[in-house]
Amino acid sequence: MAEDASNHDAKQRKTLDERARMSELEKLRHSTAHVMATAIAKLWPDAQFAAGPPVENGFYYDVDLEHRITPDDFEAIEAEMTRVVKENQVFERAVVSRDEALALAQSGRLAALGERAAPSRFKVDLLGDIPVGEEISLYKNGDFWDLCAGPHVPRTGNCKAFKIMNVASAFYKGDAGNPQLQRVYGTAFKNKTELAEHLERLEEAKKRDHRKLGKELDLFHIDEAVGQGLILWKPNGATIRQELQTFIGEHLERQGYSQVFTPHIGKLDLYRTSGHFPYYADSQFPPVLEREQLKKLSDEGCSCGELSNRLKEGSVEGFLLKPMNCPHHIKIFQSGHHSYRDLPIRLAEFGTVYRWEQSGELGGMTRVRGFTQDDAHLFCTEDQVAGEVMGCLELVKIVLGTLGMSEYRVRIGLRDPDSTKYVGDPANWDRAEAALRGAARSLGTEFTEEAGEAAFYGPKIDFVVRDVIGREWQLGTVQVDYNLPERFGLSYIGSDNQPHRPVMIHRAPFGSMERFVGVLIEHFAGKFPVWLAPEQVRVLPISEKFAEFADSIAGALREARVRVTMDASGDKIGAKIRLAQIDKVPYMLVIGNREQETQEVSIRHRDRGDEGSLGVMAFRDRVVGEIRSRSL
RNA sequence: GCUCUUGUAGCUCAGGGGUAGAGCACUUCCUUGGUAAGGAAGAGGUCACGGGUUCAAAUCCCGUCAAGAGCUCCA
Repeated sequence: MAEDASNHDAKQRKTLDERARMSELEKLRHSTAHVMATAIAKLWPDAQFAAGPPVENGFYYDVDLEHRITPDDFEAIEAEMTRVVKENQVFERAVVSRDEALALAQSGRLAALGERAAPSRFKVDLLGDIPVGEEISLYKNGDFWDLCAGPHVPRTGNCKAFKIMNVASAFYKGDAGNPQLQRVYGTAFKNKTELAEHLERLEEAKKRDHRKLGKELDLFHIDEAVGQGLILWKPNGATIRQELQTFIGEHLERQGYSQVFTPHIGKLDLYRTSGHFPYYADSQFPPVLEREQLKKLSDEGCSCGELSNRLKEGSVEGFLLKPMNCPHHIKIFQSGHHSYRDLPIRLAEFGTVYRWEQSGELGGMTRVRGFTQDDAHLFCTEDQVAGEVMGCLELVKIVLGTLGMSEYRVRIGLRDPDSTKYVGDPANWDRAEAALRGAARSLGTEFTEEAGEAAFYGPKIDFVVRDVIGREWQLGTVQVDYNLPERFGLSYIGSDNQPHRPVMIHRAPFGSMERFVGVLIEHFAGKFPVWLAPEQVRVLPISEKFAEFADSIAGALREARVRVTMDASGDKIGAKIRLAQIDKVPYMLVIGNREQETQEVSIRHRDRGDEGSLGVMAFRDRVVGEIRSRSL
């Protein structure tokens, strides 16, 4: 698991050639990072700067500083930056020898406004990372000199639209063994208008954050008393999840899957066989011991460390909350003999798994400790692998297509050749990787190949989407596995009457229901299509006089299995509409005297507004049609 | 797990060493109104939890738990 540091650096470090290709906006942001460093150095001369690159939506500069920078300081920093910008200092490039650079760094002159008692220690270190023979350059704006390969905009006056966004912590060079620095994030644009637009977009993004909408729309709840990262699905959220499960269930039937149910725990030995325990013990909930065992151990005065050792070596038995569903499904497969004529066998289950994610990683529904995979395991012959993988990819495409999710990327996760965390024969890995590559090609979508992204038992194809904050999440996944069949000694009888090893495919089109729904909430900004909306129609009588007619309409819709409610409050129609809009109900039916006389309903759609009127049954048929077709 | 920030009513938040405030939501009453807020009254909180300082703590300090941002991690 240990990461090769040099390899990591090689990935991080840009060549001078790559740097030269920096876009105008990146240059501007990089230069603004220098302006910010200038301001921070002015305010706190003891500041020690590390790296300050442009990033996707702005830039940051890492700084080590006695003073803790808080949002209260932003105003002062920005004021100082504005001063530097007004002075319109030239970004002056100076090529120096390694010795000159080192001398300046030693005298504290780099990333500083003047010489200092302490050396510019990160710059000294960074100098050591510059390959021999590569040109070493400084950039100077006013008195602020920094070790920097550039490039930069001509003058500080070009940095006229910027804002400091937030401050967080980061390990020096991204290594948890290194000291933590304060990372000050900012953003910069060509002009104030573009900056304002960007800030506006951020505000919009905040509004569709699934954590906020989850509360507003009563979709889910996380309770301290239950535990971190454990999702309580409220009725509205449960409806959405149920619809999704029914939806995929229909396709599973079509594709010849069998539905199974398995318990949430299994014996430790099961996971010793699969390789989950003790190898991944740190990312699992601790084992559950049998009562008798526990008593015996406590009588013996067994220490924690010793218990841990005995669990590892297997002299103490216990149960594990399942971190994956595969071992249970494998045991179902193994409970009978199988002929090649039976294959492929496809076992599907909405299986809930538990993983001990680090507390700092948890958030909303996208990273949790208990989640339900729309899991399935396909047991097939070597010849069937390609076709089955295609079928799985097809399913993922149907899911994403039905929901109108086109903003995703496809990634083939390959093993990292330098890592030892993978199980199995390299030859099997090669075959599996080739199979996936072939399937991805015929998918007709662009894909990337990434080393080190494989599962421990095999390579995979992932569908990755972004949330509103720009973070990437793996949703759908298809994995080819030659290794677990080996570990469990699976077999089927071939046409030659000899036992053969089946190949396993793990796949989950949604990934996990929690993460998927979290992303889906943001995708739709809470405005779910009718088939998914927890409340599909709300009947709004204009006054109590029409309650009876309104009730009969609701009844007719309910009869057709439309999720309908009636707002029987004493509010005026304007208020009722407002509430229904806030609840993002797709259809509102306004019912008053006119409707009662004509036996029609006045339709108002959440987004399209007033849509005129229609007979009750005609409206019913229209809504039912939309639901059936799962239209967007 | 680490660093910083935060935790006050169901929700959004104000306040702040002298034992609690607003708006929305909720309950009741008045109003019976045609496409995004009619009016009135009422109810609702050990100010996350546990310690400490103080005559006095929701407020200051320490710890715990939880949330947010980032880093590290992610079968």
